[in-house]
Amino acid sequence: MPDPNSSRAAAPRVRFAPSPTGFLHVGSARTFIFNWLYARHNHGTMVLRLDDTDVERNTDASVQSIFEGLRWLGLDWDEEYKQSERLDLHRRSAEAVFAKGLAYRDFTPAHATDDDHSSSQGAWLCNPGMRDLSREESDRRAAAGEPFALRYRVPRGEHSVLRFTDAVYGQQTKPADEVEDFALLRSDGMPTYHLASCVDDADLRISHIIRGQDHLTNTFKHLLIFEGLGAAPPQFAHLPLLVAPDGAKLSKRKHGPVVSVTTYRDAGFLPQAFINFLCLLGWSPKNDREFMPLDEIRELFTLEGVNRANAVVNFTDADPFDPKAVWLNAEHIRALPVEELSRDLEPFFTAAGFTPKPEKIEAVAPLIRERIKLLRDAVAAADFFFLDQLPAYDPAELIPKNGDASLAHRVLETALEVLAGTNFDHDSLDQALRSAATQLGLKAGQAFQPIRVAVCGRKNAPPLFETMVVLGRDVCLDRIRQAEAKLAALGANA
RNA sequence: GGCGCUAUCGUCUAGGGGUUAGGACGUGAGAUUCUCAAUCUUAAAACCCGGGUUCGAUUCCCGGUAGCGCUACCA
Repeated sequence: MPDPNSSRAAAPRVRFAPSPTGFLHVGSARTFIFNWLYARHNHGTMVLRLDDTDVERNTDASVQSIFEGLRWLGLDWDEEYKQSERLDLHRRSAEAVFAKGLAYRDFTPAHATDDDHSSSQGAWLCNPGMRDLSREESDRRAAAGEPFALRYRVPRGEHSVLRFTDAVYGQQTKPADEVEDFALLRSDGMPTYHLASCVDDADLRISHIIRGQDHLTNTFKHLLIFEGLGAAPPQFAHLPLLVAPDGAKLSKRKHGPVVSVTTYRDAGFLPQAFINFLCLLGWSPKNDREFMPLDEIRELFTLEGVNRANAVVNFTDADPFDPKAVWLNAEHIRALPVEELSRDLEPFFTAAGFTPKPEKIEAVAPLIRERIKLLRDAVAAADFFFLDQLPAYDPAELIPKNGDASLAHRVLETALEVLAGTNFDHDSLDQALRSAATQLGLKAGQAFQPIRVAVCGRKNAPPLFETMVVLGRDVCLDRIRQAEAKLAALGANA
């Protein structure tokens, strides 16, 4: 018999138990993260258990997708189980409950009661006649091969009250009389979610069940199962749900890929940013900290910081990502050492058809890190560094404000001369180009625009000198000459 | 229908019997800068409604309303 005091002090064992019926979605990811944080904060054990008892809906692809998502998050776990490999235990446990008289066979054909027995008046509690079937008749019909579901015999008329203290929602009570005789075994002999989940939680000695609030009312059934199993119930902590802007629970069917973890990954979220964002949905460190590295989150994480109201993930049709998630991602990108950022950027460049050398990416990364919010933005922000030939651009952009084509031409001519004889380092370029601007009687901004557009192919780009250093003299001179040609063509057409 | 949970700026949240109700994202304005970003300053923006308790409620209690969840031989 475990001593409640010592078990409180013992290292917690938590589990994440997804059912593989689709891709890993953000709500599940957050549940995983909260479990992980609790385990790691308290030096406990993290268990991953695939709740795959619903053979109809489980797919291999889904299992792969879940692992893929979890691997990307980069959070580890200590033990791994598959519910489908534990069916014997589930059935034996069901039999034990039945042997104690805490369950009974229900021979009502499946789906015979699933009309709207609940919508009329009051809740459905059990199928007539079945609960009170004599043991002899029950045995006889079972022996005759008649299919049955095994139902829990919920205490009736004893005024017994089920109660537990949720770490988030506090004291919860419910009269047993209001709980229906839920199924433990389906008529095909497969365990239901409730049974399998509780049997495994008991067997794996899970100490804290941290899961979505949609299970809050199911917990009373689970309490009954634990009791039937002769096991002490674990601590419960229910998490507020993640909902869409319309208030509806995030769903794969209704909201599509925006709820899939891989969508964030593919767009170029950093896992630590994604985790940071998800943590702030339904939990607060209560010290006004928002941008936090994983270590700090783990340090600060407690169940007391979890709140009770559902949290909206603020996406729209136009923008699938919550602006705060995007901002956090930008913050994390800026916090990354250049080498790491470069490594993270590489696959995005590759996917776009560029094959820059690592050194080149490391040279470019510092120039774009403050200009991108998602890793994939880097492709558009830095393409001109990797392209042999600049994409077509409007030659009119070469002409600075308050200037004309001939002014632009003069600037480019001067730049050509100056650059031919200047060292390609930041300070030399700075000095040379600024004094050239002064000689032309132009402000820096005016003088640099034609050069920037010539060299980058657009008006908005990273700082000019750094950019030119990375590009190198040959490329710069070549692109400026091409710009002059465009300018000439523009003049000829006019 | 029954049962349950929840309710602070547009969103995420802090707070709590007496506060200028705090922070962040986003939005507006300005500063800075070679453009864009980044950065800095700044503005607008909230306690669901009604009763109670109280000298005083946004905070505590009750009711309403709304949203969500559960009410399956899904998980």
